[in-house]
Amino acid sequence: MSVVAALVRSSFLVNAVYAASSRKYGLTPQQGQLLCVLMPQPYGMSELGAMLGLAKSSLTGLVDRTAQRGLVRREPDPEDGRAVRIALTPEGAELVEEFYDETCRRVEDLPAGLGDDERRLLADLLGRVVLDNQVPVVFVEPDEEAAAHGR
Amino acid sequence: MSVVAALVRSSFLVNAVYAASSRKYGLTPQQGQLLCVLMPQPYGMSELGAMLGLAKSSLTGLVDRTAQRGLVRREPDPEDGRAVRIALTPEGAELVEEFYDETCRRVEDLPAGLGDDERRLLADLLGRVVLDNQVPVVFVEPDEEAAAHGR
DNA sequence: AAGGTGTAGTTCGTACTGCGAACGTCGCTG
DNA sequence: CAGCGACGTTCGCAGTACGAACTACACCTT
Repeated sequence: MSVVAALVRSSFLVNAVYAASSRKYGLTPQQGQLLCVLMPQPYGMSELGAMLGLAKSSLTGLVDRTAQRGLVRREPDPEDGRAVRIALTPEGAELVEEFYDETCRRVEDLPAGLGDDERRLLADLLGRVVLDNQVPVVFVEPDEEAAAHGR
Repeated sequence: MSVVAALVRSSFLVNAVYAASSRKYGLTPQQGQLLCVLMPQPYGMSELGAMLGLAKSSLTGLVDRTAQRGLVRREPDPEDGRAVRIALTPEGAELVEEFYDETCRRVEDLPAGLGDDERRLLADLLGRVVLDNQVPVVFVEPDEEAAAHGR
């Protein structure tokens, strides 16, 4: 299989898994992604837009709906009167932890046909592609999730 | 980087590239995907639903909009009076060829930081994940596109 | 201090996505 | 030929995403 087809089709696969996992927790994939991004720390709307690749106006709606479900909160930025910081509420933090874990389990299972060495190799190669292309941290490392939860 | 984070983040990256490529040709990502699936041959609505992972009702709308743009056509199935075959129109075939090529070029560039051997390795590992998980052919191999075009 | 410029977010209107439920139509089987 | 099941469509609804226009505040220049 060509690199291109492999990348596109695996992306399709991961998306489907992500969507299924979201659905299990009553989230849309976008809301799930928003929550995941916010796991390490709060962000401003502009930062979120840049990370998620969304227009400002798209983000307003997404945050509105997620806030309406009580998962996220708009906090005034202490240093900038115009700005806002989007943070997880306690309920949001709790939910995203379950969602995140579930998603990890499901994605972890995708390369079940690969041996341990091969998985490490895949992680390394794909990780370099991610880093080379400066992909935003839309999904944190498992250990960081534990750290975020710990504090 | 963990396998999970690498898979999720690379998926995010590929999606963004796919969306940008679609946009360049005035397509939504979903319409682009529909056209790509139809490149090798026409399919019925049910088959498309299974391949794209969409509910029947979602597909009706997608096909409606894509047909309205003159890119696909509903043909009656000669063997089944209820069924319909969705096929590319000549304009659709022309457009998808450009879109497909553009997308290939862009995705091809993503692993630019990898050597030839590493790219082959990545393609092999990721290809196995795709095959093991029976991911539908939402994106054909480059040579198949040439073949489809040739006939 | 005053005014201009730019940034942060929101609002609004529009097109598209995706789902489930309910429905008509046709094929197949008993 | 009656009825069951598969093929698609319609409808209503919630969500996604964008650009343009707008408000409010920050910062810089004068």
